Amino acid sequence: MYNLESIEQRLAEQGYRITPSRLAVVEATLEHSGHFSVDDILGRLPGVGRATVFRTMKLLSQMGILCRVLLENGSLRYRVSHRRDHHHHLVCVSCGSVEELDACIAAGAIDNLARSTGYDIEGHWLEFYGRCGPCRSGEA
Amino acid sequence: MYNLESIEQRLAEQGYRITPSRLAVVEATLEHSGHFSVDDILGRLPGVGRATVFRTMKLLSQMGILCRVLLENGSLRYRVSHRRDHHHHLVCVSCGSVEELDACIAAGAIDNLARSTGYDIEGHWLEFYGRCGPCRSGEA
DNA sequence: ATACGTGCAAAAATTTTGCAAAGTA
DNA sequence: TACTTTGCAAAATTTTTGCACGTAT
Repeated sequence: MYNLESIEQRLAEQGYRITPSRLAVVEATLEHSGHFSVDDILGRLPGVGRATVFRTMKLLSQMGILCRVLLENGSLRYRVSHRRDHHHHLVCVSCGSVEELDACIAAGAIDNLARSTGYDIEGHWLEFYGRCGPCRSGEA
Repeated sequence: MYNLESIEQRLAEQGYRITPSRLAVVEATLEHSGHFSVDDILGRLPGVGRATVFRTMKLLSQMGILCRVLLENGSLRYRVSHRRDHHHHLVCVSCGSVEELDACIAAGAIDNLARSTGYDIEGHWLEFYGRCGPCRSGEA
């Protein structure tokens, strides 16, 4: 799990400066257990400029600290990612929490798919949607 | 496969009027073998207003004639869909053509996933990306 | 001193909305 | 006639860009 310090360290390792704005954005993202939009972060940081939030979130994404989550309606959100390798998400449509799934169920099917379609398959995007245990029991 | 007439008929069946603008939008979408954006359609129809194109494409989506395709970079496109039931896409990153895949490889994994996560899984989004046969052979 | 990073404001890009005018049944 | 649809323009979103000013090395 990330904390402020470990991210500071990674920024430094990769030659990026550690600045108050960046730390503020990082802190704000770490407060979210699920997914969030750029606007969610912006709203929590009145002193930080729009552009800085966009730039910082792009930077964190490139570093693998954030990753994008596709919602069912097609809009894109971010989430703090604890896995740098290939993974998928299971998003709770009720509370917005996100599970990271290590097993890639698409991997096994790709060879067959390549054979039957004649495509060379280079990638895929997969998200699952549902209700988490707490949300299921908390509601009638 | 759709043609202009079959879509006219479905519009009529569902109580929508058949108008020149709508037919123009339908024709423009049918010309695309792969995916396209609202702007692609707008650009081909100088006489038709922005709002009308947006409204018509939303309407066609609700009717199941168009469906949305997620590109690797996260942007959403449309495509003419010939399957009204659950399916996925295999998108050629080179020429933009799209195969519709009838087999849902996610289906088998969902029970296991539900058991291991405690989620009630209600849906998923899956897109594949690759290069189609013609694009593979046409390029060095 | 030199590079990098920031905030602001303006610009772009994308989608939605209000409404009077036009079209359709 | 009564209702739907259109085009336009304005508004609302969302993201990017330019740039002068600040900050770290």
